[in-house]
Amino acid sequence: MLSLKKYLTEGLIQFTILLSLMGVRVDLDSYLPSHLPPLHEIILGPTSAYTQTQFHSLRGTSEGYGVHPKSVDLDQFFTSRRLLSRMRALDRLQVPSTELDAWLVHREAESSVSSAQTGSSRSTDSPQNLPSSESSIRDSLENDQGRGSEELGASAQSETTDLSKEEIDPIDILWLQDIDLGAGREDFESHQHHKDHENVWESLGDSSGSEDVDQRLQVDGETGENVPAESQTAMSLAECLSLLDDTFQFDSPEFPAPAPTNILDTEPGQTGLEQTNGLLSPFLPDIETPLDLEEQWQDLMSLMDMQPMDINSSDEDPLYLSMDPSLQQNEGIQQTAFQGCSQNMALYSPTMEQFPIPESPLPQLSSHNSTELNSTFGFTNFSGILFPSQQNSTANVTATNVLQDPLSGILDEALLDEISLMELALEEGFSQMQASQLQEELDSDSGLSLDSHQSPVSPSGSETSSSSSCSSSSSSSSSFSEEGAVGYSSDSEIVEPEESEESIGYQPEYSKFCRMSSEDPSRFQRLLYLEHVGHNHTYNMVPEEPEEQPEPTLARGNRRSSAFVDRQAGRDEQRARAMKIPFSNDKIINLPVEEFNELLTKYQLTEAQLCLVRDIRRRGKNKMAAQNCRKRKLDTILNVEQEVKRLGRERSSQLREKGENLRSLQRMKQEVESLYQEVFSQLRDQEGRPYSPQRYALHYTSNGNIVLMPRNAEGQQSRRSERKDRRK
DNA sequence: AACGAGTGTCATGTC
DNA sequence: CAGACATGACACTCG
Repeated sequence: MLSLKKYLTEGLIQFTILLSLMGVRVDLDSYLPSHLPPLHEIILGPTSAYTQTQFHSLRGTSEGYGVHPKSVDLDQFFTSRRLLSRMRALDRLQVPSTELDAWLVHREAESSVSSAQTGSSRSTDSPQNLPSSESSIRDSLENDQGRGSEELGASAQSETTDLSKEEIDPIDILWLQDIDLGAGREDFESHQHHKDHENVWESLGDSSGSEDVDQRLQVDGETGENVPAESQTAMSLAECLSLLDDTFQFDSPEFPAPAPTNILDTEPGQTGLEQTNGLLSPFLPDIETPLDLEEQWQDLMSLMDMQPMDINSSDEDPLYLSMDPSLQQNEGIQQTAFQGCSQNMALYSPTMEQFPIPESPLPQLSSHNSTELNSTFGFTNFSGILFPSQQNSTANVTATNVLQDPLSGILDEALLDEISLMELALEEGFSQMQASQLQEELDSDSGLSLDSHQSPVSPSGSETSSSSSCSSSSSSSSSFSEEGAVGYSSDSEIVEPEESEESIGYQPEYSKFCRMSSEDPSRFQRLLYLEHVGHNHTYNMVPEEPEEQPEPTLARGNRRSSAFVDRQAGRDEQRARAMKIPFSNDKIINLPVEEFNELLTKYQLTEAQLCLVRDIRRRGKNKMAAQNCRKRKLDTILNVEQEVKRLGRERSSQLREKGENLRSLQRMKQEVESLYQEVFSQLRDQEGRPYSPQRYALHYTSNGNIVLMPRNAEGQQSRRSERKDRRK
């Protein structure tokens, strides 16, 4: 229980540190998965830094650092740790540079078609199961691969293709590597499923007639793509719909979305796009804050069962060219997105060839090769977003102006810039933080990666192999070069058979710091001096040898920290020698308690000797414990550092995706607005006159129908209002 | 001389 | 309860 509590405590502390280091509040709750990416542990390996027990319970595990719970066999462990640290050093060097590349590449994908695609594809995934960037990138990859051949002939599509590829920035590729790939297939299958579904639509689209349209629209209703959107606005319109039943002239009662089709069917000659701009949109510019956009986007994503919008549909759609030339200035992603609407328009109106659009090559309406196109941009999908805002936004707008871009409010460049700036600011802020972290890492790497350091206390094989200064426990039981106070040991070294007289069948795998040896007699004097000068925390310290002043001529520069280590480590050796302890400190420290006691019983030791031996053992074990503790601290710091960077990358990725989604949403709104205007412009009353956009507005009902309602009746939802509607 | 890093040691707590 | 272990705190050396 304590271990668990300690683990949780450390986790909370680390999380707190992370949040504090992040500086900015991040809604990680909604983003972070509950588990860490496996790559984290794959790279870092299981660390002892998080737990205490884990460090000693690894023997026999698959990770297999093999630390004996009693005789701490740390050499292999730390050798492995050293290698892992080097790997981490490589990672530290690589990842930040990759991220820099990612910023440079990605920022320009403002108008990428795949942004909208990404936005739509996100909805097909189960967001909680699949990391956002992963899904988007996967979709991009799939789409990119899938349409490779098709785009060869379309020069204009190269832009979209490139843009799509731009989205596959290195950081997301790293994400892909960092994330379990298990979810990809589901995503792909879902994608394929939608493609199949789109094919059905396409086949339906080849036929003409209102019944076909009905079928298609029924299919649309069955997909459930419009369910939530309808529920917001059209539910209130259901009552109006019932009133309109007698006045509506729909051919079929179950006609889900008849208005556009009928418009096109009945009076093609009287319709014209010239009226499009003059329409009064029911969803005229509603000033929306980014938060609203975000909320609406989330609503959209949750409501719609959108499939990834394939960029194949971005072929130069003549219909698109004819729909609203003003939109042609949109590039890349906007084109594609609008074409999506255009396709839906074609689905609505298979008889659109009657539509007097000179630039519209009619055959392509039904035979368009945009098989990948889906119903993403169907009216149903946008009604929930757009129609609600139309209720109160059209009062005093004339029919001849301001309607060119009714959604200009939300599409305001300032808004987009604000979003982009905010995003960039956040990202750059983090990049700076990362840069500083990188610098700190580079600066402190030598200090952190002790394992890779050939420091005097390094347990590395190169050091331990220098047996000239450090003998094994078995080879020199009588030598003071043997220092068993340090717990680092190496399994790589051959465990020689224990033949010393003190060894009672115990073959510890311990080794020691090589420079712990202090065979130089001159050191003893300094040791004694140090022992005398320094504060003495030892218990029952045996009276030391007569102190001698250290040689004042000893050059301080020649001293090394290793010498201090040697002296520190050799003090007990010195004392043991002084007290004539008949066995090595190595054994004193590392033998299990049973064997240690047995060892003591084999020799008739004085009380002072026994005290010294016990103090040596206590200090030696505590020394190892302190070293392990410090190792754990370093590992914890490194892990926290890695986690901070990982979270920063995740945060940046999600911010980027958020911005893309917002832009995609705005584009879709704009496109739906255009479609609305066009449809409304085709409406004619019984006398063949167009409806006044100031007096009427199209509304979407819960059952998929589109009804024309007087604006004065919208708010009241009155059943008494008279309505006129014509199918076209 | 001050400072930080590294280390050893002690005291204390936990298991 | 003894032993092992972990860890904060302190002191020391060294660069």
